[in-house]
Amino acid sequence: MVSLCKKIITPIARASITISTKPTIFTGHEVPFVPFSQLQKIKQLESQIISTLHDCTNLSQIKQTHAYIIRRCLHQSSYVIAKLVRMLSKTSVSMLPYGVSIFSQVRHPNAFLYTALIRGYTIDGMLEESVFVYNSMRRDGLTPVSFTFTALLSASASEKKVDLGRQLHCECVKLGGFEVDYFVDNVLINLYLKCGWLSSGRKVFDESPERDLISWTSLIDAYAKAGRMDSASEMFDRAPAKDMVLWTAMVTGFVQNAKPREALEYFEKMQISGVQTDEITLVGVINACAQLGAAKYANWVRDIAEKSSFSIAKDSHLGSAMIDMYSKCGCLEEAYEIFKNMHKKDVYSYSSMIIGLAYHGRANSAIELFEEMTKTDVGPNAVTFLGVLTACSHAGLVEEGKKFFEIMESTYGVTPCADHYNCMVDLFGRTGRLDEALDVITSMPMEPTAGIWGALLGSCRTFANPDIAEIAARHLFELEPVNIGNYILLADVYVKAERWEDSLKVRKLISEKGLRKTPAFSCVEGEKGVIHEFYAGNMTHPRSTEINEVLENLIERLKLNGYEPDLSSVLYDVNEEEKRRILMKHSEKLALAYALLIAEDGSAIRIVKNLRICVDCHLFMCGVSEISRRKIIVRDNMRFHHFEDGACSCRNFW
DNA sequence: CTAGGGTTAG
Repeated sequence: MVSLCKKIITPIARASITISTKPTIFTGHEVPFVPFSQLQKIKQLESQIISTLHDCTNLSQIKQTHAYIIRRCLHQSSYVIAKLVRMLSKTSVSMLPYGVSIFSQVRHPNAFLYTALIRGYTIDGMLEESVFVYNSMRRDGLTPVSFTFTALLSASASEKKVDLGRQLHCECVKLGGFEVDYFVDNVLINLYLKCGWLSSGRKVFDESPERDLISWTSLIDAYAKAGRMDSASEMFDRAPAKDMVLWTAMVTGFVQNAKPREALEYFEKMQISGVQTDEITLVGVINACAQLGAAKYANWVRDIAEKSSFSIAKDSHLGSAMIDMYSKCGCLEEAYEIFKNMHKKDVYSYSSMIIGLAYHGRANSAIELFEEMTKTDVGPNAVTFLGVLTACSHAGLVEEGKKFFEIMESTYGVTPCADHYNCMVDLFGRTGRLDEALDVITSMPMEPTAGIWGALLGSCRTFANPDIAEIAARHLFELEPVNIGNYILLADVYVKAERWEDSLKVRKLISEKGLRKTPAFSCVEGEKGVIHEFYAGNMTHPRSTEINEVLENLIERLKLNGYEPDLSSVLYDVNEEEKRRILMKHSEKLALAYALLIAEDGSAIRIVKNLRICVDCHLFMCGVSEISRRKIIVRDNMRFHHFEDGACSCRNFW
């Protein structure tokens, strides 16, 4: 290999462009002087080779054509070689060095050939190398073409190098030796949006004379990713045309902003307007269903996938999303079925499944699956270990958890991040080892997050430890001054420790700060895929009278079994009778009663709650699962609870 | 002939 290619392959320290002072305008391609008649023949041959190259689909075909090029003495033609290099960079990553070596044999590469190489590097995400080639090209006195800039700009966008991109764009405009087409504008819009410069991107978008559908989509997607769904919807309405990708961006946008109902609404509109859907659209829809936790919806999506003959078994995105959806809908068997049938299991499918098992309290299965995974060539990543550690903490497997935490870095090279420390705090905290949980926090190498202090505070409530709770609360009130949940937890700890006055003080603090409670609600699937939402204390459901009767009846029967309402779950300063009334109208109880009203024989009841299930409701569900001889599956914001024959799968580790 | 939408955790 010639020295130039070595130079190009070696990464340079910093990507920045150097501007050569006097660019020579260079057009045409390098061929030795030949009489006109022969030139005609060469041009013919060139076009013939290019069309052959165009039809190449694999490396051996390309190599054959390369041999032909050499036989016909056209290996110095930048025109032909540019196409060859381009084809190589398109073929696969490992072919780039081959392209580089061919490039370096051309004595006078022209702008097209340089650009082909630049594109080769940008496709492989080697931005610094491509900038290096760009600089070499300028040193050779060549003028870039429009496509040189679009390649470099789009690479800067995906690497989020906004400064480099702007520098390139400035040079592109300044140079102007060619027509700067609207396409450069579009790539610039994309650069700004990808780098989070929304207003700059919008400005170029507004001023650009030719905005096409792709730019509309980029803009709308950028708004969605920034959590600005109102702006996204507004632009969506204004978009002159709407294709599959644009619709999908909206569906996915709503999902990313935790608005699954709107996502499904848009999906429906999309279908009505006759736009096709593909796997990517469906992944969005699947995630919406996962958020809803509605089992009937899960089956509905699966039907769509199967009818559209999308391959759940082959597409990792689709399969993993579906595993996640089924486990979040409480259907672990279906999730496992999908997992089992996947042809090639990757880190996503394994992790989704491990996390699913963890949330359903199946710690041993999760660990087994992890061990099975380590025997394959699929390496675990940070998320996989989150799943494994979650499994341990939700099952009280302290020693196992400690072991996994140790080996994740030493054996698998995965450096623990704050979330992993969060799991460790949980692991110790849930089993009452609060001092050790606190030790984890004080010894961790990064700043503890609010979630970590929150986990500690939650454990302090379970084990009535006001001393450590106060430490956690102090940090939490600083980190999240308006999160009412933290104040409620602390007040709760004081109640458990029978320090009524302190509890009262915290509640005063809540009202002084004017914090309002997050309304608790629970959902249950009714007939025809209608999801019924129940808010705590709200009796506006059309069948409220019946719901009330069911609840009264259940309580009577449970009392015979020794159930006594756990009044400590009610923090308000009211009399016992009122506390009983409040408890009775907890959202998950209302949802349960409604579910019992409409449930078919023998079917399991699935409830999704936005907050953590309270102690009394947990007790209540246990009892109802026994007397009604029905499985009750509750998903709260922490995990799943499977109630069966009077016991819960969480074994009180929640 | 270049640019837009996707998977696991919290």
